[in-house]
Amino acid sequence: MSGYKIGTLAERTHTNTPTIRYYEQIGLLRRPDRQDGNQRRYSDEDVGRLTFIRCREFGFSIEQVRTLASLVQDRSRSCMEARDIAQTHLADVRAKLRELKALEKSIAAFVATCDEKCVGGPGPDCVILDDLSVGSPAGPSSCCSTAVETGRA
Amino acid sequence: MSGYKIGTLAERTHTNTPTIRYYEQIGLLRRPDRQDGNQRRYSDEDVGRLTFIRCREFGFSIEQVRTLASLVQDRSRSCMEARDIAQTHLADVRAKLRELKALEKSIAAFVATCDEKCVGGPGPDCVILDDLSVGSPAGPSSCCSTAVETGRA
DNA sequence: CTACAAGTTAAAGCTACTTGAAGTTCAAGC
DNA sequence: GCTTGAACTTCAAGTAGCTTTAACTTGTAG
Repeated sequence: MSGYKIGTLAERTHTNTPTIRYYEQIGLLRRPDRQDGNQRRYSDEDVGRLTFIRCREFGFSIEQVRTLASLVQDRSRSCMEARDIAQTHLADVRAKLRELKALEKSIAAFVATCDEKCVGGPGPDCVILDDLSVGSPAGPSSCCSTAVETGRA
Repeated sequence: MSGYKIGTLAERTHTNTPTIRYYEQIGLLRRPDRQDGNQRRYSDEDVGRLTFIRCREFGFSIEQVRTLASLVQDRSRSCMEARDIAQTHLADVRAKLRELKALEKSIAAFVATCDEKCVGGPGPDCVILDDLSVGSPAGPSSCCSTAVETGRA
């Protein structure tokens, strides 16, 4: 009678039902009570917990989330530990952000070059494809070659 | 005698050797000639091709790279097709960039809140952990709850 | 000639889920 | 009470894009 079915929990937390069962399986969610017909029944606590777990969507790994969640449960450990995890993750996010910005720049440049040089010209004389091409290890100059230098290192 | 060994190719393209063999297996790289002792021998062309394939590092999927690579090989198709793939990918990258920025903001906020409110205070009274906590579906206000609203939708 | 580094294959492992098959239960309408 | 169809159940396999392992062979320096 009381409590949510798995579908309702899924809806409220924007999670797929198989994912919920998967989280239970790997021990990220507790095993919920079962109804007469063996169906899972969830409480508001579960909604809270699962909402928290959805931190994953923001790039925390399952293991990080597991740690964060255990910190929440085990108050004897410092909340500064949670801070540190977040701090580390913040650094990762910022690094990724930088890479992605470089990537954006080089793809945009590639598209721009295409627009300039290939205007309606499908043919075999396309400069861009030459630049991209396989057989020019001497000194290719656009797209990926550029991107490699811009984005990495 | 002539040509590079797999290790050399790996070095020149910043790829792991198993990855090269994997690419060969899935048909992204051609099967190279073999030396007497059955070892793979690569040419400069392979260096070029693999360098190109490393576009993957910039978020293109294997399938996208496969298409791009086939465009390079089959000149009868338009280079505008390559442009379009890049264009689509650019949109994806920009979307990801926005999400990531929102995420950065909320994690930074979380860390800042920790620094303010938990200064050296490990104990069970930590406010942050309450906010993060499982049992507060009423209206949690920091970290992931914030992140969920900021980053999504 | 003896090490040992680097190559070979095939198969399994990884993360974080998603998908499929095959069957059961619930809720509504008649 | 019965039927229908959505939603639930379990277990197993599939997905991407590699990485890792095992067990073996080949190449090269001293």
